[in-house]
Amino acid sequence: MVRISVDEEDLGDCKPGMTILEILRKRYGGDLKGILGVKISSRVLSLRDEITDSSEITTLKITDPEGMTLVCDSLAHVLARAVSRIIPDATMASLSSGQNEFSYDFKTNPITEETMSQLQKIMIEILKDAQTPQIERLSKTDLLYMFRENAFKKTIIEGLDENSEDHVVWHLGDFADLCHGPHLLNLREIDSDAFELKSVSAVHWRGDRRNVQLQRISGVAFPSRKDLVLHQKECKELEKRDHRRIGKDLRLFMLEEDNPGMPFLLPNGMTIVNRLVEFWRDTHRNEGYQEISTPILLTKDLWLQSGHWHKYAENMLITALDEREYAIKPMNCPGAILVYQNIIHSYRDLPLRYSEIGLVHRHELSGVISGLFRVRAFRQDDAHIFLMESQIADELDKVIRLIDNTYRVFGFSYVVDVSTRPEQFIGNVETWERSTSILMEVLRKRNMAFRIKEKEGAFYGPKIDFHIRDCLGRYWQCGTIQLDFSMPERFNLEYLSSDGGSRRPVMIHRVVFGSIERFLGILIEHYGGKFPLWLCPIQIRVLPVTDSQLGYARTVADKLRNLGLVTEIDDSQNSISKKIRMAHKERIPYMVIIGSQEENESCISVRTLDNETYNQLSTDSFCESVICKIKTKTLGYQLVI
RNA sequence: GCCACCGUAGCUCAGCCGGAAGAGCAGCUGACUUGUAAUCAGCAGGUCGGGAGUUCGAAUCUCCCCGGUGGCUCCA
Repeated sequence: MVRISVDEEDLGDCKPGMTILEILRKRYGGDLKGILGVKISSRVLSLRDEITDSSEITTLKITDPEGMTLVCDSLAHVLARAVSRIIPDATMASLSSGQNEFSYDFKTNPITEETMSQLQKIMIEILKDAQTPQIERLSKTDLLYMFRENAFKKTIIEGLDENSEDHVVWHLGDFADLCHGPHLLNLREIDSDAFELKSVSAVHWRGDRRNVQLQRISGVAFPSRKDLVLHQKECKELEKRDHRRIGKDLRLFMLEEDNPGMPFLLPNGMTIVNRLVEFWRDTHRNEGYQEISTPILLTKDLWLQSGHWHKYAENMLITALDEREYAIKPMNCPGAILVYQNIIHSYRDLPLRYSEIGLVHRHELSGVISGLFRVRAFRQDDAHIFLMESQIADELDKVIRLIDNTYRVFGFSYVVDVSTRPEQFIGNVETWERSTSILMEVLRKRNMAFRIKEKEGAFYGPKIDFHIRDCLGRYWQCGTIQLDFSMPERFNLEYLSSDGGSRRPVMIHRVVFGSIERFLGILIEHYGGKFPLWLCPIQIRVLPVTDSQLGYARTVADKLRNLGLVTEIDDSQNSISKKIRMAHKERIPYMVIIGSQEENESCISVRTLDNETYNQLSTDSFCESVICKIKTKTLGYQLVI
């Protein structure tokens, strides 16, 4: 006998081998509507599964995340069923499902969007028809026989253990599919108005480019129509915040058809970049960095020595100069190394921190470039630190603190990954293990949680990656800290130790923003164009109500400018309402309204971008509050008067 | 690089089963002098992404190229 509880109610002893369905009936009677599956510990099971051990069972409803995974799994099968109806020669390959998404890959001719909407209609019909899928448990041999004509399914089945119960056959009428479960008992549990087919794309079998090309249809699903509508609204919100949209509207940068992947920064965008870089210079100077600048074009010999010519050739842009081959730098490290080699270093110089805002170019595939997020030319806020092995832990701690302090200023939280030794690596295993454990030890000492990404380190060393979380909950990789024992080796870097002997330094490569262009893109979306005051290209606009206040308005504007505040004056013939509307659209944080009343009383009225108004304010107290905000890099526009 | 979709005025878009290129906003000119998210009128603005083809005639149909969007893969 096994002891079973369901939803925290003890059912006492049950016979092993009972199905979950039977057990649930003991608890809830015949009406199990709304129960999609169950969870035992963290394992999700179907109602048809059998119980062999004592268990605490939790039922899963459509509102539970795990409940939705069951729905998505079924929707993938239903999609396959729909495809089999209108594209009979499509071969089902593999499916995947998550909490709110599902997809199925097929070997077939390209699928158009028209077909997609047709498929969606058929799926709805199938769901409304609400047949109960039948599950058939077969041996591996029988599965292989059943799917003998489907090479993809055969490959999947061949990969199964001999006695695996992981895969079953999912029947819906005369349609049969391989299912790894757990699955829904009844399609009636799915709201046919709460899913949507989203996109079709070309993928390769098992993600390997050498394999055949498949068509992937993917969709999203939610517990109810209401949730789907909410999701659609969120997508619209994302669209509104799209940095490409806002970048165009606010004239921050431009993208030009004949130079794809090469963003042009416009005056407004450059203002923001300059403020970011000024901030970056301040913090780095305080941390003992020395800024350098290395050429964009460097000789082939250097790239041969660094290993880039072999390891990174595909992404490098090659050119020639005076019959010698050169490459446009895709990374800044070799340049920094040449600077290190320029003079002999003593152990007293270390850690030696060279920082560089380096413009790099990479030949990214045309299909991946996108806005500022993925480009072919970008600035990195790079630094290369040369140090002794004994200094690694302290230096890492410093770099982490610098990164943490920087992200804090923008209101970003972040998560951290440690990537370990990859299959292809250089150096010796012992050094790798030691340095990897140093990375983890430093994080632990700081009480920082981290995920471990096995075998994802750079070929020359392990690394810590920082993924910042924006206000919409999306993560972006920005900062990275990489330990490198390889480049110093390749370039025979040395320093003189206290005993007069030559030693090899270690290198740390690190960025905080990552790519300045990408970081700008993230900031645009994070703030929706409403940047913190210290970053705003235009901080204040003075709006006279009529022309007769122009004189006083100019006096006020001059005063603000003299205090270093970026101030414009709207001397157009527009109505005050229109002027306000324009300023809002241009995301100007402060609108200083000047009418006859303000002029007579020698004061100003202020309206913020967040629609707060401050009337009859003295110019001085406004300035004081704004300047303080800029100095402290405060977020938000609320004035403290 | 691969698949689908898209490309018309500076911006947002209409026109597209072939038959004289349109609107709103922005711009310019003028009038209005306005109190917290669009004052009114006029003017100007386009090799319809590029090239080839079909046709008496192509923004519209076909093919090739370029670029963009969403995915795949890759990454800062």
